[in-house]
Amino acid sequence: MKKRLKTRPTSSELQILNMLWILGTATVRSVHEALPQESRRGYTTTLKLMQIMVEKGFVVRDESSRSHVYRAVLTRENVQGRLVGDLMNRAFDGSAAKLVMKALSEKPASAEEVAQIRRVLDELEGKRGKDQ
Amino acid sequence: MKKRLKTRPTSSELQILNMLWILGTATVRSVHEALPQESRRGYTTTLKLMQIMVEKGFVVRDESSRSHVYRAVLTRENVQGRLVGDLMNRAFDGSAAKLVMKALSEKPASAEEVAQIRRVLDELEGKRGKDQ
DNA sequence: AATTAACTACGAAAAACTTCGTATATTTCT
DNA sequence: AGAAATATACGAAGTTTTTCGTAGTTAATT
Repeated sequence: MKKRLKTRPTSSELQILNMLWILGTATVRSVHEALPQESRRGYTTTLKLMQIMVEKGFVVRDESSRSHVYRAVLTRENVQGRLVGDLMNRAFDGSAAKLVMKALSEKPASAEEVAQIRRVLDELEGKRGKDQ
Repeated sequence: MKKRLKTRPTSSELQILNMLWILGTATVRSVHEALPQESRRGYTTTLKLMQIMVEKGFVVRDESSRSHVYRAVLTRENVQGRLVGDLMNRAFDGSAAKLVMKALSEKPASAEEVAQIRRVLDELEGKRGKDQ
């Protein structure tokens, strides 16, 4: 048996993880049906993907009932962090600020969101004032 | 001949584009040698990748001298936008704010950068006030 | 002039990812 | 019970990406 070990999910895998994070625990069937129509493939494709994700350690499954029940191992926040960190390094010289500004220009945030971001920035400065 | 047409560069392609954006125009040799040691493969690997990128339309080349001279077609800003937009959709429900906050938590920005981000937010709100 | 170095072209292997069909087993329905 | 529906396992084809070797050509060096 080949050992698949990756740190980051592929696009297809991420789609499935997105469903699992919403559903909590889920069977292949329920994940499959939760997928958006346009990107949904055959049932066995979803199955296979989820089996591979078990091998990769992205999900675990409970095999005690006939329909196995899957669950994501990593939190969404964790994976989001890896992905955004990866993009930061690959395309933005490792600069969060550059990435952030580009993101905002791609799709402007709403008024509330802007306020929320400002709070995050405030905190960042607060911390800096204290221990740096 | 198969027509390769993509909108987003792969990881390896992005590495090369990163060099081209720095160098402006460059030969395969100069790109190859500019690549960081640890990710550098054989010379013909770099060559092949750059040839494929011509097919995909990511770069153009001047063949008038023996050593062809390559140049990126898209600006770095353009590609950055696509990539960050893509990640936003695939992993952050299309929300710039969520992505932004996760980016900042992954790698905090410096004081200067925070100020810069604030200015961007100010502008965002300015625009909103006016035409919306 | 002959050898060596440096280029491009290109086939193709290797690896990773995506997709599906078929075999087989279990459960459910009539 | 027999048929139909629903599961998993898994091989394998189809794609895309990555990597490199070899052939052939041109330039540079001895």
